[in-house]
Formats: sequence, C-alpha cells, structure tokens
Amino acid sequence: MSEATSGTRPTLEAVAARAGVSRATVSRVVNGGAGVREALVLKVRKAVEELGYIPNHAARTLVTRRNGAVAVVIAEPELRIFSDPFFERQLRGISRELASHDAQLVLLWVEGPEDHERIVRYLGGGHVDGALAFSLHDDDPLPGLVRGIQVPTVFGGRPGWTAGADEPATPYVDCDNRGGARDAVRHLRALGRSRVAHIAGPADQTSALDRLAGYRDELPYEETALVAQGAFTEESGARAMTELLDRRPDLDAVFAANDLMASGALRVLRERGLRVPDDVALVGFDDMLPIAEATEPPLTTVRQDVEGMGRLMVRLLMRLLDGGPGVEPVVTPTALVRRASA
Amino acid sequence: MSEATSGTRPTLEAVAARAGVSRATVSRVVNGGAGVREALVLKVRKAVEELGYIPNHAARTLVTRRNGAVAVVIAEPELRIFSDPFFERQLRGISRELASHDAQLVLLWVEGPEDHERIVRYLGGGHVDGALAFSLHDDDPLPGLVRGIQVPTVFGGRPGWTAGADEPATPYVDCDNRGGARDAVRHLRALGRSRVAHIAGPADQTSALDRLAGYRDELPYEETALVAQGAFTEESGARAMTELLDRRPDLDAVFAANDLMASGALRVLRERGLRVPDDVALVGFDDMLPIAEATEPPLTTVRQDVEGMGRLMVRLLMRLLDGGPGVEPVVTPTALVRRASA
DNA sequence: CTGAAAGCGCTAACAC
DNA sequence: GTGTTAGCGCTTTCAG
Repeated sequence: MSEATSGTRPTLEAVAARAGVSRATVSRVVNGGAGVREALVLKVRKAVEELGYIPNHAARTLVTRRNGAVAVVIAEPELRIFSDPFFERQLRGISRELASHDAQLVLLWVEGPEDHERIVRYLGGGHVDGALAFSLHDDDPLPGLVRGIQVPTVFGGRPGWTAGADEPATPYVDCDNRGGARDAVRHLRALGRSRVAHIAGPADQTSALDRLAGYRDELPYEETALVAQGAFTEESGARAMTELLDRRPDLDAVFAANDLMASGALRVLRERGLRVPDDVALVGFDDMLPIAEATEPPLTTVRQDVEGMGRLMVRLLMRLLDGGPGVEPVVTPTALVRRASA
Repeated sequence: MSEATSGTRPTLEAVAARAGVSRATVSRVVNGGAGVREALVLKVRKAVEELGYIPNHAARTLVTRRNGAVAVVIAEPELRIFSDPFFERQLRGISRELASHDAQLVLLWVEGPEDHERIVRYLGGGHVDGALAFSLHDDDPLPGLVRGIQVPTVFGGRPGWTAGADEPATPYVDCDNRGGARDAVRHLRALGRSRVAHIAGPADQTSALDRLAGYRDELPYEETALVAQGAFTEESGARAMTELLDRRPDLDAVFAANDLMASGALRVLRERGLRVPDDVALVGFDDMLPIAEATEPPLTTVRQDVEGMGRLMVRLLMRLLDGGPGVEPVVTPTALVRRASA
C-alpha cells in the first residue's frame, strides 16, 4: 500500500520535502486543496500516497481548536436501555449523522459518582467539540456537571430543569410527548370509550409527565382519577393494570405511557379474561417494534422517530458548534399507529 | 467552583503565573508532583483550583504521543448484537476496565465499506492509543484494515486467519469454546444419552467451529452425522431442530452452539410433544441470562465470563501499549451450569 | 529541586 | 499561488 517506513509516521514536513513544496502547500492540499495549482496538487497527493501520510490529529487540534469528535454521555440507568431497541436506535441515528459530518463518537459511560471527575476532566480537556446527553431523571447530577463545564451540549429528551432567565435556552430534541398522548386518548374516545385509564411512567421523567399531561388534556377532570403509576417496565405495567382493574372493574380503555407497560397490561387483561380490544381498548407509546408488533393482539401505539431524533441532536449540536446562536429545542411530531389493540 | 473566566480556558502558563512558579513546575505537579517541594505543590494546586485549570489534551498528546483513548471497532453485524446482552456485557467490561486505567472509549461503528476510509484515517491519525476489535466473520474486511495500520489491537474472539510466520501472534481473548463444548457433550453422555445431536453456528465464525470441534472430540466418528447448521438465532435453532428430528426421530440429546438456538430448539421439541429433559436432554452455550433462565425448563448451558473477557481485552491492550512484547492470546475457562434441561 | 528553552506537527496570517 | 513565520499548550531534557 505504501512504503510504510515502519519507524515513525511521516509528517507534513516529509511530504513537503518529497513533493518539493512548502509545508503550507501540503497543508492546503490535505485540507481540500483550494487555491493550489493543479500540478502541485497532484504532486502532493502522490507524495502523500507514497508515504502513507495521515495528518496528526493532536497537532491539528492544537491549532484549530476543533477535533472532530463528539461525546455521547450515557448514565448507568440508560445503559439498561442498551439492550433496549430504543436507545440503540437513537445511538444509531447519532452515529450515522456524526459519520456524515466526519465526526467521531466518543462514548462516555457513567456508572456512578466516582466517574464524574473523569468525565468532567474529559469534557473540559477539549477532547471533544461538544456533547450529547440524555436527561432521563430529574435528580441525575450529570446534566448539571455538563452545564458546569462550558462545553456545547444538546440533550435528548426535555430536561427537567428550566434554564435561568439569563441563560440561553437548553437545546434539546424530544418528541411531542404531550401531543402524542392527546392523540392516543382522542383515538380511544373516538372509539366510544368513556372510561379511559392511564398507566403513567416515573414522575421524575419529563417524557412521562408530558404524556400524563396530554392524557389529562383530553379528559374532564373527574375522569382523571384513573391513573396508576408505572415505571416503564413490563412488570410495572402489569402491576398498574391490576391496580386499575381493582379500582375500576368497568374501565373500557387504557393508555399506557410506553409499549413495555402496555404489554404488561395486556398480559394482565388476558389473565383476567378480558378481550382486547373488545372489552378494553389499549394504546401504547413508542412503537418499539419488537414489542408492539409481537404482542397478541399487536399494539396500537404512538410512534416517535427515534433514529431521526438522534440525527437531529447531532445537527443541532453542529449548528451550535458553528457558532450559530439561538439554537432552539426541537420537538418532533408523533404519529398514531393503528394496529389491533385499539 | 472557580473563577471560570468565561473567555478562553486557562493554560499552564496562567497557572504558573498565578502560583509564581515556572511552567515546568506546574506541569510536574499536574502530573503527579513527584520531586517538587511540598510548599510549591500546594501553591500550584491552589492556583489550579482557583483557575479551574484543565490540561489541554491535544497539546499533551502532541508531545507524549499518548492520548488515553482506545477505540472499540464494531461492525454492523455485531451491532445487531447490541440488543443482545452478550455484546452489552462485553462492552461494559471494556468500559469499566478502561475507566480504571483512566482511558476513554471511542466507539467506531462501521456500517459498511463506505466507512472504512474514515476508520483508517481515524485509527491512523493517532486519535487513539490502540484498538479493540471483534472478529466475528471470516470475510470481515475490518481486521485486515486494522492490521494494515500499525495500531496496537486486541481482538475479541479467536480470529479466523493465521498470522504469517514472521508476524507476531495476533493477541485475542476468547473463551475455551472447544473445551466448553466437550464438557457439554460429556455431560449429556454421562446422563446416559447415546444419540447426541449438535446444532452448529455459522461456519464462518471460529466460535461456532470450535464448539463443533469440541462436540466431535467427544463422539465416535459415526455419530457425528447428527449435525445441523444454524445461524445463532432463535429461528435458525428451531429450523435445525426440526431437521434433526426428521432425520433422527430417536435422538435423545441436543447440544446447541448457543442459548438462542437452544431456546428455538426447545420450542420445536415442545411442539412435537417431546419432554425435556426426559425424552430429549438439551444443553446450550453462553449462559445468556435473560434467555437461559427464562426458558421452560431453564437451560443447562456452558457459561463464559463475558464481562471478564472484555476486561481482559483491555488489560492485554494495555500491556501491548506498555511495549511489552510477547502478548499471547488468552483463552478463558468455561463452566457448565446445570439447570433443568439436561 | 526548579527554571529556561527547545520542540511535538500542524495551521494561518502575512509576505512575496 | 506559494512560501515564511509564528505560534497552539504542553512536556522534557538540560543547566543551574
């Protein structure tokens, strides 16, 4: 492939010498070659090829203050989600978009407080141009840390805090949780259901709160009592469903804040001999495919474009990095996907 | 926290000025402070604190030629496995061990040939000190690429190629697939089973081949015909089981090359009305928990310490980076886990 | 034990 | 167009 002079790697200098030009010219060619005579470009390219030259990253970063890498900060809780199609898809969107911007993805995996110092040092040390973080729990110390350092960051999911009046708005990407929830409930009511229950997600996550709010938007206040607390897991969905049934045996519809809980609810419904959707109509949220399509009956649910949201996070960050001020949060639309459960 | 002089970040120079010492001294303190008078150390530490100084990574790398980051190269096929607890656990082991070495994990996610150039440029550009790669398929071009660049690399899983006579041995970490398979078959025979079938994994993966070899080790040649080809998926396990049953309705034991295929096989066995383990004893491989314990009956299987293997990969790489030559492959032991299926 | 000085490899003004 | 010249922020001999 090249005279991989196995010792030290060739530098710009070496290429310049070989091509018989100055370092500056080589640098120009390597960086696009704009404004360099064609003949020289060719000569330099040839030298680069022959020497197997690859620009030294650190040196370049030192002067440009850019390093073409973006950190994705994930905290332990999200990691559980690794096996979760949800996170994988978001990460995939991020990775793809990053690649198209020729940027690298650095995974910062935070397992506990003992990792914080390392993370801060890393983010602050200029290893990356920016960061992508997820704001799952209100009490997660991470967002605060990231804000402490002055590193451009875009969040996945609406953060639970509100920026101070003087601070710029926190850029984030989230789907329209509230609107999606409204659609779900409206759909259920359009089906003629009048006792619509809700299985809510954890109260410290904005996505859960927003979905709950959407549910309430669509119902007269007194019906709102039909809410049971879940934790976004299959198991918790089953428990919540049991509780709901005990409280209101005559309920005829359920909107679960995610598909996992919906599938748990479905299990209980079946065990109790209730038919879905005939006796109880059921709508989930996420359209997490392996789950939503595999249940019996398949779930009617609210789809969010997870991969697209990942890509969007990157685009937002890039805009932020290009000094573009006024980067506003982005809320992506959801879509009701009708299957058999409602 | 500090006088985060919001403009540019403080440099070594600034700290030196504030502490009234030279840059060299600050550098020494920042890097451990060996051989610096206690009083000065304190002064410098104070200045660092007050200024919120964080060393510039690029500058440091430029001179030390080390950057405290390690790339994990994963190709698309492995990514499927992301939703697979297996890969997550390995990655977790890697991440943990890396953290304990104060190194960062850079995720290189290769989706196709179009990414190769970028990867090579990245690995060659000195962004990372070394790389961790997985050698799943024989025809995967990635290992070759990685070898092309001169970047220290440790593989997960025994690579399918053999190093040239002059080349140093390829360092890798793998579990004792062959030995584990032997244990599985021996266990089945100890149970008195005499017609032991095998559901093999893809022929282009060394783990599958090694397990197949282990199976053959334990059986007289003529019984060896009881092998059906699978693809490490639940579905393929079911298909293979069907085929096996058609060929030898009287088989009394099955060793599947992984738990996923074992669960597929189990499904078919049950559908055919065969009792496990009474009629057919079944052993899997991996001890992938969510699967192995959830089946009915739970799977007897061969456990490998996936997280430990991840950690080991990092340790091996670190030794490689420390210039230690003669880094040999590591094969970790497996253990038969008895549950109810055999 | 501490400081001065010389780069690491590259880019970006600024001349020519 | 192309070359010259300063650094980017840090570590590391080498003197003192």
